[in-house]
Formats: sequence, structure tokens, C-alpha cells
Amino acid sequence: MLEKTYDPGAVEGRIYQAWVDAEAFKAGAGAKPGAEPFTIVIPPPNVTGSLHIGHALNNTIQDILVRYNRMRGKDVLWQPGTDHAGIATQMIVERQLMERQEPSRREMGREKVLERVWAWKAESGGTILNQLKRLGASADWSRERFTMDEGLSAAVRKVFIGLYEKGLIYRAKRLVNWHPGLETAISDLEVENIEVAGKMWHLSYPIENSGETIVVATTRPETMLGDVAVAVHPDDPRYQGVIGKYAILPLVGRRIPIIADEYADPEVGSGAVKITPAHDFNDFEVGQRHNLKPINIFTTAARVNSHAPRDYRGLDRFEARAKVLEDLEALGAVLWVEDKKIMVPHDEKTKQVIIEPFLTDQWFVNAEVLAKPALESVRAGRTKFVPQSWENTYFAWMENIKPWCISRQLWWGHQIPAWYGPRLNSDPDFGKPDAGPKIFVAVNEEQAKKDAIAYYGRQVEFQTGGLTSLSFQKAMADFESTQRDRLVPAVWASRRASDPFAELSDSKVPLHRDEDVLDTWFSSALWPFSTLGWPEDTPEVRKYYPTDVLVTGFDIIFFWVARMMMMGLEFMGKEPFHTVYVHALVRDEQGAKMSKTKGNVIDPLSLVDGYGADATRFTLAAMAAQGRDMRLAMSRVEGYRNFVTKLWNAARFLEMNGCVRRAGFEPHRVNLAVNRWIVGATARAVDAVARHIDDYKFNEAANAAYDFVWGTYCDWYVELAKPILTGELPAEKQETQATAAFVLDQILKLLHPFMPFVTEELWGETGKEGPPREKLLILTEWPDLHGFADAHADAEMTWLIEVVSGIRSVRTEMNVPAGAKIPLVIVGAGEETGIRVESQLQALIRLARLEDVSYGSDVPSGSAQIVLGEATLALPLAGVIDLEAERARLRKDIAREDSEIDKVDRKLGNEQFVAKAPPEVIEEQRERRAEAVARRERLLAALARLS
RNA sequence: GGGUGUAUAGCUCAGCGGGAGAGCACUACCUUGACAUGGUAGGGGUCACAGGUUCAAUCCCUGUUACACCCA
Repeated sequence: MLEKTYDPGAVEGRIYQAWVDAEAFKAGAGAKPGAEPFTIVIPPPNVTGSLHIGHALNNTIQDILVRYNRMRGKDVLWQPGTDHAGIATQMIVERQLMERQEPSRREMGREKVLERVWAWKAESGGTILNQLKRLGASADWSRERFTMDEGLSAAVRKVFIGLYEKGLIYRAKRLVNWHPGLETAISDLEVENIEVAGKMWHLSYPIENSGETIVVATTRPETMLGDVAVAVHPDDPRYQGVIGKYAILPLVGRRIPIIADEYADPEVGSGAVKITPAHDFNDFEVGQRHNLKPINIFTTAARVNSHAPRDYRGLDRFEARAKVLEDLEALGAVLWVEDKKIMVPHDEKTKQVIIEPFLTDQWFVNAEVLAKPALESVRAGRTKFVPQSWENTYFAWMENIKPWCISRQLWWGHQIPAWYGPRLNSDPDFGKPDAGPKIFVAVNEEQAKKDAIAYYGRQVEFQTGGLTSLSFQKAMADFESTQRDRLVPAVWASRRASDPFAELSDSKVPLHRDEDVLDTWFSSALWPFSTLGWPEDTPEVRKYYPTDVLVTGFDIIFFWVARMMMMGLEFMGKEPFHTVYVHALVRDEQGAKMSKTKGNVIDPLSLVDGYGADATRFTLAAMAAQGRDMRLAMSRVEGYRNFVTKLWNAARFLEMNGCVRRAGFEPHRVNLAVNRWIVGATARAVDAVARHIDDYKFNEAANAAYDFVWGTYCDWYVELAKPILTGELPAEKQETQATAAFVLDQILKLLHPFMPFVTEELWGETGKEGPPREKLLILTEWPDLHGFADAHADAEMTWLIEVVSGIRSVRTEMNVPAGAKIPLVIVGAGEETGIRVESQLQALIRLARLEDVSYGSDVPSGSAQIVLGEATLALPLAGVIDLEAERARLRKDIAREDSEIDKVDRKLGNEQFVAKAPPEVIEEQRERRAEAVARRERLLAALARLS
């Protein structure tokens, strides 16, 4: 006997374990022979993260798709795993070091720190995946992957080398977004521009030898220490005379040219702008156009460096601003200050640290080239976005894509497989100031060594003291100066004469591996194939790539989806997925974005604790309408918790009434109209749910299931079955018992993708009687109920429902006590109505709470009357009903028909409508009118009888 | 500044070129042998505003307003 209520907390863990024990999540579990694959890769959460409501939605949707396709017999792989979240994870560990007052990262050294990060990963890494399990996620955990697994790291190296060899990855000195706190470059996607109240300072720079000044406006006065020019618009009449002259930079004394460049906007400020190529993206471009050498005035921690006058060195950027302004004020060079809203780049994660444009050597991916085929794939529809509108977002970004800075000055991540050494004098780039070191990109140190020996024709010596360390820099310089000297025999001869070690200094070449690591998204971009074993040619790669659907939030279309498209096409030759389902953002009830700082976060696990995983999942699914953010209301979760209870109690009712599954039950052979009807309705519900899942309309699928289970099965079928189940006719009773049990089975299957726990539990419970269950529900086939519709039974039951609802409505309006049984007299019934009444007599009596049903030629006086089809249903309530109230009720109904007739008449009276509307629409309107007229006539007759 | 999206019942949201819907909340009645986490009945809407297209607009188009988000 089932308990009175379902207790998710007591059931979920046990059910989950049963699935695991049955290996039900394994790739291919439950697949039909030769089944086509269905693959989803999980968007890998941060390894040290924890579950938030967005993950819950994301994974609920994936699990619905996965369970549904598994039940349909496909060869399903849901590939789980996590990413290493370079910056975030290293930050956590560094913070731990600080809190525990241990040595800092740099004091500790790379190896020790990495040990600590791995330890932290081991400690906290399982958290989020375990949380997903509580939601019921049926991913193949035996295949769990981590972006820094050896296999995935091999994929990263292979891709890096491949792109490098094609020239699609390169190292260059560029302005990048620099995080001065973490002292690393970040990509432009990791920067958030935030509007803040700032100021615009108008500074005057003296023009050399003229006694005149030129006024520049800036929001960052401290960067003037790195100014290399002043630019004016070439057409600006105010400045025609000064172009080509020089200004003298105050405080610094540098002589800087006044140049003409269209970047200077005559409308803004004075029309003249200071140019600081090392500290501003626009200025950098101006500098390149005019061959100006950038002067970097900051250290990696954004403190003023030795390129600035002594007084400012060591100050951080904000202190430097204050002092520069103070000193300029003292010179009278600050003309005026205006308040201005300015956009300031912040670190996107914490929104605390201001990002600095910073000139450094970094590695870049030529994304523009890779984006072309990725754009084409979506344009050609080989990969579709659902909802489609997100394609515009994708296009907009991909069409304007910038080089992707992939190197990070961190330790936690994939170390870049590049080694640096000096150049030989035979190298075409030898001696070029901007050429940088000779680079060897190789799969490992051994290969790098081979390549280097081949290039140098000498032995190489690996150094580890740091790329910028004095020892390595000196060794490089020594080698290169020896190479230079060797170019001129006379010089070389004299050097050898004076330096006994001259030969030695180019006999061994110093080589140093790049210390930086790659952006985490670089490895995430490979996720759809690296997790399957690539670059090995594994059976999984062959079977499961390309994957089918990617389920994700719009916020990582750029970060992740676009990059997977690029990498998948480049290395696999095929799009990584045919569909990208972009789900909504979950907001709080007021529509605000959930955030820890706002304190409005809804913890999905607390929902699971409070309402059960099934209710939580069902809520998320039911609210997952396409193209719209989701405001999560607790009342909805509660409502779906009640739905779980409802289902549970329906099963309990069946159990109490001997509704046991029957072996060999043939649903299309049942006789009773009520049973024929529910079987057909079940088939329709299954179709609707399947169709909506196929269309990624999870809300509609959930609602269709909900409506059927509650609104049809529980509210009507079970109620209609009651008199049969408690009746005396064994054949009818047995058929109904078997049908009820059969339909419940279909309901459990139908709901399983949404509510896996309670359905599996009921599957087990109802399996204790009747034919034994062959499999767990999770591995059971999706229902196939085609051809079960019975129009005749549908019509009869629809009629019955209308009669019962009509009588109930009148009872309430006439204030008939709920417990009172009243007689029903049917007047003017046709043959079919008579048959229906006979067929449904017991149900009618019970559901409408009737005393008896009889036929009459006249409506008894003092009756309430219901007009239904050709018949009038009279409820003789003389003495009970208030005649005036009944007249009012009828008049109201008549008025409703009047307005209906009027509305239709206006349409049909319109010549244009009759001429132009499709015939079926006109016909429909005519039918509506005829029906309304007939109802009206009977209602008028009913009213007349009361007068 | 550019772009995208959203405005439908008190709330949270579906829907859609031809009859305004659900859940919650609300009102009334009901402890009827599955379920009060329930049942039955009911009230409640100029479908943001202004134009346009159409025989017909909540739905399509244009504009306005408000809000949200993305990009610079």
C-alpha cells in the first residue's frame, strides 16, 4: 500500500542508486540494435563551482532530452565533465594561501602552487557534479572528463600546434586587456565596460618655440606621462598652423609631435587629443599609423615604472593621477575640469578591478579566419539556433571578431607548448628589433629539443629561471652578440683574440619554455571532440561526433559556442552540433538577475530539499518558454509539488481498487466508451508531449502532460471509473481496472523525462503486482499508441462532461446543497442522447449527484433548465430554487448567445468578408451562428416556462 | 550612440490573423473512502499607447512610451 503522500527525500537517493547500479546512464544503455546516436555534451561547469539555478535549468533540459531519446531507443551519450576555470580557481587557491598566512604564490613557486591547486580540485571538484546528481541528471558519469585530463591536454597541444603551423596562432606585441591585480592578460570578453561618474580634464601643453599652447582633454591624466604625440583632425581649421610642430610634454619635458589624424574629433573637447599608444586602444592605432614608439609607463601591477620621471615611479595608477594633477595644477596647466560619465573597463567577474590596456607579448588566435566557415555553417542552416533570433547575436559578433588573446599569465592551465631561444645570424629576422625570440612550438620538450638542435646545429640547454630572468636574458644576449660578431670576419677575429671564451658562448643555446598558460575557453572549445578521445581515433569519436544538441545560456554564445564552432569545423571538418538550444536566464520574482551580492539567489538544492527534485525540474521545464527570461515564482514550484502528489494519489487510488496491469492487455480492444476514450486521449497526450519536446518547447510539453494527467485522467477518467470499479459488472470492472493501470503506465513514461524519480518509484511500486517489470522505467520504451483514436467514444464522453459540468454549474448557482441528490428529467432527447444517457447513467448519477434520471415530454414546472444540443435537461427544484434567480441566469445565458449571434452577423453581413474570407472560415461562422440561434431558442423557451 | 527583446487577469506566464488561456491568488460551497499538497462552481482582461495593412488584428507593419539585456 502506497503511503498517503510521496516523500521525495526518502526516495530520490535510492532511485538514483538503482539507476547507477543498472548502468542506465552508460552510453548506449537501452539502445535498440543499430540505433542512431544521440549525443549531448554538458556545458562543463567550473570544477570548483557549485550549482546555481541556471545550471539546474540547463541540466534539467539536457536530462529531459537525454531521457526522452534514451526511451525512444537511441544510442544516447550524455557526456559530463568540468573545466579547470584557470583564473577563478587559481584565485581561490591564492586567497587560501593568504588567509592561512602561507607564502605567496611567487614565493612558493609554480610546482608547489600547482600541487595545491590539484589538491583543492580533488577536495572540491566533485561538488557540482554531485549536485547535478541530486537533480536526477542521467549523464554517463563513467565518462566524466576534466579539461586538464591528459587526453584533453593532448588535444589542446595538438590544436595549438596545428593552428600555429597554419599561421592561425601567433605571438605578437599588442595592447591587451590587462588585469593588474592578477597580473595577467584577459580576453576582451572578460571585460565589462561600466559607466561611472568621471571627469574630463583639459590640459594645456606648450608648443615648442612659440609661447602658444595646445589644449588636450583626457579622462586619464596620469597617462600623459606616456604621451608621444598630440593629434588634431587634418581638416580642423583651428590647428592648421600647428601640425608638424612639437609640443613639450609638461612634467616630463619630452618633445612630442603634433600630428594630423582623423581620430581626433573636432567636436569633442578642444578637438586636440593626447596620444598614449601604450595605454589606449585607439591611441595605439594612431601610433601605428604615424610610426610612433609607444612608451609604457606602468609595471604589470599598474604602478608607474622607470620610463616616467623619478618623482612618479612606484606610485600606483590612482596615486599617480593625483600627483600628476597636483603638479600640473601647480604649473597652471589644468585649464578646467568637467564632470563626465565615462565607460570604464572592469574585470567582468568581480567588477571590482579596473582593467588596464597594456602592451605585452601575447599569443593570439586569428579568429577572423576561423570564423568564416563557422558563420557559413549557421547561415546555411547546418547548425541552427533555437530560438532562431540568437543567430543574429552570433552573426553580429562573428562578423566583427577580433584576434583572440589566448595566453594568460597564470600557472593553472595548459602551459603553452612554445620554447624561446636566440636567433641565428642566418635567420632572416636576425637583428630585427621587433622580431622577438626564435620560437619552437612542439608537442613536448623532447620534440622542442630536436627542433632546436636542427635549427641551431648545436646542443641546447633548457633554462627554468624565468623568461624575464637576468640569467636567461643574458644568455640570449650573449648568443646573439656572438652571432652578430661572426657575421663580420674581422670583428670575429678580434673578438676571439680578446675573449678566450668566444667560441664557447655560442656552443650551447639557451632555451626556455613559455611560462604562460592558455585561456580556459581554448580547451573548452575542443570539448565536443576532446571528451570523446580525440586526437586518438576512438570509436566514440566516430560514433558520437558530431553531437546533436548543445543546451546553453545566451551568455556564453561568444565565449563558448562560437569557439566550439570554429574549432570543430577546423579540426573535425564538421559542425559540433546541429542545434544550439539557448535557454532563458532565470531571474527572481521581481525580474532581477540573481546575484550573490543582491542576496536574491534561489538555491536549486534548497528547492530540491523543500519540494523534491521532480517538482523543481517540472517547474523549470514548464517555465522554459523560448525567447523569454524566466521569473521563478515559488508558487509555481509549490503547484508542481502538488502535481507530484496528485499523480502519487492517483496511483494510490488504482492500487486500492485493484487496478493491476494485465498481461496481454490490448488497449485498442476495450469496449466501454470511457475506456476507449481515455486510451485515445492518452495517445493524443503522448503525441503532443513528444512533438513539443522535438520542437524544444519544453513548457508546452510539460503543460500538455500536466493537463492530461490532472485535467483529464484524474479529474474525469478516474471519477468516471469509480462507479464501474465499485459496481457489480465483472467484465466492465476488469476492463476498467486494466485500462486504468495501462494508462497510468503510459503516464509514468510520459512524465519520466520531466519527473524521473516519482515516476520510477511508482513504476517499481505498480510493478509489484501483475506481470513483472522487465526493466527500470528509465530504460523502458517510449509509448507507441498510434491508431487508438475513437471519435464516437470521444463525442460521447465530451457530451457527458458537458452534461455533468452543466448540472454542477446550475446546482451551485441555485444553491443546491452539495450533498443533496436531485432528480433529472430529460426533455426532447433524440435517439443518440438516449443511448448516451443509458450508457453513462451510473457516471451521470454519481458525478452530477442525481437522485434519478427520467424522460419527460414536458419540463416540470419550477425546474432549472439546461439546454444541451437538442435536449433540455430539467432539474425539478420546485420550492428549492429561487425562480427569479433562475430567470436571471437564463437571461444572462440568452444575452451571451445574443452577443455571439450579433458578432457573427456583423461578419456575415459584411460583403467583403463573404467575398474574400476562405470558405471554411465562412462555414465555421455559419455553424457558430446556427448553434447559437438554436441554443437561444431553447433558452427562450425555458425562460417562457418560468413566466 | 548601435542592436535585440519584452509589455496579455492582482501575481508568474502561455498563446495567436477568424471564438481571450493556464497556474497561483481571490470568492462561495464541499472533510463525498485516492488526494484539503484535495474537489466543485465562480468573479476578474480596451491583450501598453497611436497609426497602418487586411474582409478580419491581441497577433503582421510603422511610430511612441516603459522596462530588460547585448555591443561600442
